[in-house]
Amino acid sequence: MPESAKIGGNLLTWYDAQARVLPWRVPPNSEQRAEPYHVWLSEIMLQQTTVAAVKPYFEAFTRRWPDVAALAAARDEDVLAAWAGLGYYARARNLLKCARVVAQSGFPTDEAGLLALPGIGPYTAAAIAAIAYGVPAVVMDGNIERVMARLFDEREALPAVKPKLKARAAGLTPAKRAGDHAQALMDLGATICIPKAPRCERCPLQAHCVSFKAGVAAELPKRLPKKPKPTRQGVAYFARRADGHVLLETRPPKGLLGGMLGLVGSDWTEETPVFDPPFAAQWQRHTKDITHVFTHFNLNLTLYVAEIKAANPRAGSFMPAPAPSDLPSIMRKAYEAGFLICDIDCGAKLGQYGKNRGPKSG
DNA sequence: CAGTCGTGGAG
DNA sequence: TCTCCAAGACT
Repeated sequence: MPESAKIGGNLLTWYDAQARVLPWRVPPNSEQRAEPYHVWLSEIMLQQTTVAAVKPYFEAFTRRWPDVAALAAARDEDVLAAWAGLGYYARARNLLKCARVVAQSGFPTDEAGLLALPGIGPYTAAAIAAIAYGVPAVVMDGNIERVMARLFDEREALPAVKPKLKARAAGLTPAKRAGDHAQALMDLGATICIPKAPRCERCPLQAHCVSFKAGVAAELPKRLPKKPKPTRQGVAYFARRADGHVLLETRPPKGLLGGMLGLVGSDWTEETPVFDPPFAAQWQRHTKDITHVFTHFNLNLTLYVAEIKAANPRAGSFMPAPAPSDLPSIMRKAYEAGFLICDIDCGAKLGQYGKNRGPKSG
């Protein structure tokens, strides 16, 4: 028996006993196949996002939109509000685009067809093909890259070494149970072959692991040094009208937080922004600036607050107050701070918020 | 290829 | 407090 078959066998045996129970997953080696809609939705949500963060969103989405036709028929703003807090909002925009294609023709069952859909790249296409349709696709994500780098002691740095790692993974991919195989590798990477301090004592592949033998597993995979993260500054304006309406805008459909609700404010730059409110009023400066960490910059946001009877803003519009959970996290921070400054306990009494956007808990 | 694009949990 | 980084896609 070739080495690759032994590795695959050990892996599936381990998975049959140790597979994580997840809402979008069927038990290993089971007769039933996972719903393509559930596989697709979970895979999109899981892009660069932890399982723990995804779970409640997956439950909420599938409860509210039980199938792809229901999602395709949803209003854009409802889906974006439901996605708020999960990050990488282009995923939600592409999710809708994709749903509206798939609702007509159904999900493609092959990798190439899936790859052609919005928001589905090489990883997700392979994962859906393998998990939902049993296609022996070579699934490559961050977990599997790490497992391959360690198993075969590949010491060149990412991302240059990726093709080599994919070739290694291809050599392990079985013709049968391809979905279980891919999920087994990801579970192994998430629970045993973790980035720091890998639990090699409990690894079903230890006997085959070249980097373990060499004592360097924890140092792999190598990565290129990362660039320093700049700090940007910005100004945001929270305005509450006497009737309870608040000033918000829908951000431009592309770019940072594209399509999401947010406070009106300046651009975020490394230069100090000027105070330039959307209308003249008694603006009160928030004493404590709001900080937030994005992937490629830190943000320091200065919040100004005004309570007014009426105003004609140059940007955004007054609307019934949405639930804070309808806003992306940085905007939710500023929004909740605005209410607090207005001396309103917005955390405990969701009743203050309008019902127009179907407030979630939080 | 390298930059853009969020967020929060873990150590 | 700080660093790392998670089931990546798109330009």
